[in-house]
Amino acid sequence: MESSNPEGKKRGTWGREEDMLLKKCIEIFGEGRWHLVPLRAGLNRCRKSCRLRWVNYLSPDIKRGCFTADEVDLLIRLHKLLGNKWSLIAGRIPGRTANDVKNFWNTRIVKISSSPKTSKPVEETKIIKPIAHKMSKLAVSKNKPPPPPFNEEPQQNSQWFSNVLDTAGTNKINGIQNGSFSVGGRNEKSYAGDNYPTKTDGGDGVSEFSMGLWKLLGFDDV
DNA sequence: AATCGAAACAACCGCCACCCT
DNA sequence: CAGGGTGGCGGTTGTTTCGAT
Repeated sequence: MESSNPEGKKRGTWGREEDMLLKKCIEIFGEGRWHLVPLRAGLNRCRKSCRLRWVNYLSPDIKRGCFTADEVDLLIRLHKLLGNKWSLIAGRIPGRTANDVKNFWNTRIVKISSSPKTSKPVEETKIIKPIAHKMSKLAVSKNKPPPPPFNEEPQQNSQWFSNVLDTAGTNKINGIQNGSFSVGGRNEKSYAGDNYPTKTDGGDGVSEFSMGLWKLLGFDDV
């Protein structure tokens, strides 16, 4: 059923025509300036609706289909670490959106973990909430790195390397070579420009944060 | 084939933080 | 420093699809 909000903006499911207009608009003007998008695209939708549709559905970077076992494993680890910080979690699972991750968690994982067969005693876990986008935005805008809580370098031949890099040194998650372990997807931009936590970005302090993140994810001999 | 409930997916809402003036 | 505008997030609700009966 089609409806509209009090401002007369259309709501509900997007149609093919609307998708096309939005896509075209983003291709021409790029992402951002969402308040201008409805006008530019000729859409009777609110800015939030346009942004959400692009971010969660139309963006070419989005990976559709079932979560792989690796992704599920990573999701569980990240959730254990970060709690319901869906955007942060999605940022570490390339091609997945915060909405995807959230939906997946709420519809599958919660169910699995609450089923009597598979449920394990709930461990007391300390949820770390770095509020990374805030932190890193500050780091970028004020040219000041966030406090680097961790600083160990991964050892060659460690479990971490075998989990993240293949024998040729290619990152199994993002396909980047030369030992880079940036696992950031398109959401990276939201947090700190294009290079938030990467090993190779060097010098801005956030790479150490990433090291600690991976360590906390259970790659113990990092 | 029809109906119903559950599961999965898509979209909206309210809030908050940041940026700019 | 204050206030308005904007972007982005998490929670929640609505809609669609699927499977069982």
